[in-house]
Amino acid sequence: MFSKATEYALRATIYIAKKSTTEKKIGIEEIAKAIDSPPSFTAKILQALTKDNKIVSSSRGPNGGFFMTEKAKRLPVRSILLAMGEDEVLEKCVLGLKLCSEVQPCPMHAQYKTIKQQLIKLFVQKTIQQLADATKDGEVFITNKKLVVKK
Amino acid sequence: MFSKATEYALRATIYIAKKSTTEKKIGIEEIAKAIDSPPSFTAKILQALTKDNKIVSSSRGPNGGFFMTEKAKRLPVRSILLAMGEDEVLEKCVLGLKLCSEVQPCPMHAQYKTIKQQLIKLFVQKTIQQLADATKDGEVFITNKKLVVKK
DNA sequence: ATAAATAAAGATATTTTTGTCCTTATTTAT
DNA sequence: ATAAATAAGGACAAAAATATCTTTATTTAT
Repeated sequence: MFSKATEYALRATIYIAKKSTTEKKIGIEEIAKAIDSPPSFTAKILQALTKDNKIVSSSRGPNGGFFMTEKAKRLPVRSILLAMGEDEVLEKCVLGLKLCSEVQPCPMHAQYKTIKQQLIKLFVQKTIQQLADATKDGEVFITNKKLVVKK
Repeated sequence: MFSKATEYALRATIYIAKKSTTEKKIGIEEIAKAIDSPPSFTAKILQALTKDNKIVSSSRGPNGGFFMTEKAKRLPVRSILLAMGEDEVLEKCVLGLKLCSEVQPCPMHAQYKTIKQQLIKLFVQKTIQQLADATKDGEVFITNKKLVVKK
């Protein structure tokens, strides 16, 4: 559905929202390890999300790293897609037709529309914070490492 | 959602299903023009769909071209995704986690699952024929050309 | 038999995506 | 002031996706 870059952006943001406060910042190494992504590439992506401090904030130097303000954590997940320039995925015609619309629908338009609406609703209603909180319970995960089941 | 290649595959297949019979074959130029796709690239894609005559059939020489058997037209749209090696899109984790599952769900898993199920259902239940038939009514389209509204 | 029309196959080119690495700027602690 | 730790920025590299072009094989009509 999304590009690798956007997948990393989503996972990284959730991780930062979960682990950071304005006081406590998280380094790129830790982030990349936690979400199983290439560190340098992930750094590039976070740079983009840090533009204008829109979603992620950062500071350099010792004890520097990435963090999110409480306000940013309350942003809808969709804002990550927008920042990554991949919001279009949620809107576009499943057959790739530029002019597909109510006026000139493709043969999948009517049925696909209802699914798209749910997708958009999901990304608009869920906040980054909500996803981060879910991982705190230890019942949902953003790692690729296999869980060790407790006896 | 899908790659360009798969979008062209879907549109081309629908067009061939609509226009061809075992008797009447359609050339690549006509197909590419109708669905607004690059002819050579589209030819490559149809070559893949023609493998083992699974979805599309073809014959060379004068009056040759692409066509579909009635049986092939009754295939689910999903079979095109499978032939294009892009069926995974319908199954995979929205955050790109390899191990995301009921056992180890990502924070979007539960909500995204129901949407995925509808997507899969849509692609499994709709046949190529049904989409082609819809375009015959002239109420749905697979072209990128702007409709001219009749007075 | 020959020529023409067509898809198949293969080689190549271009663009985009993904990824790495090196240098620079900034901040902090000493 | 200096050294160390960090992100930012830019140049580069590799891989994948998209696209084109040329040659070959097949079929049909004459």
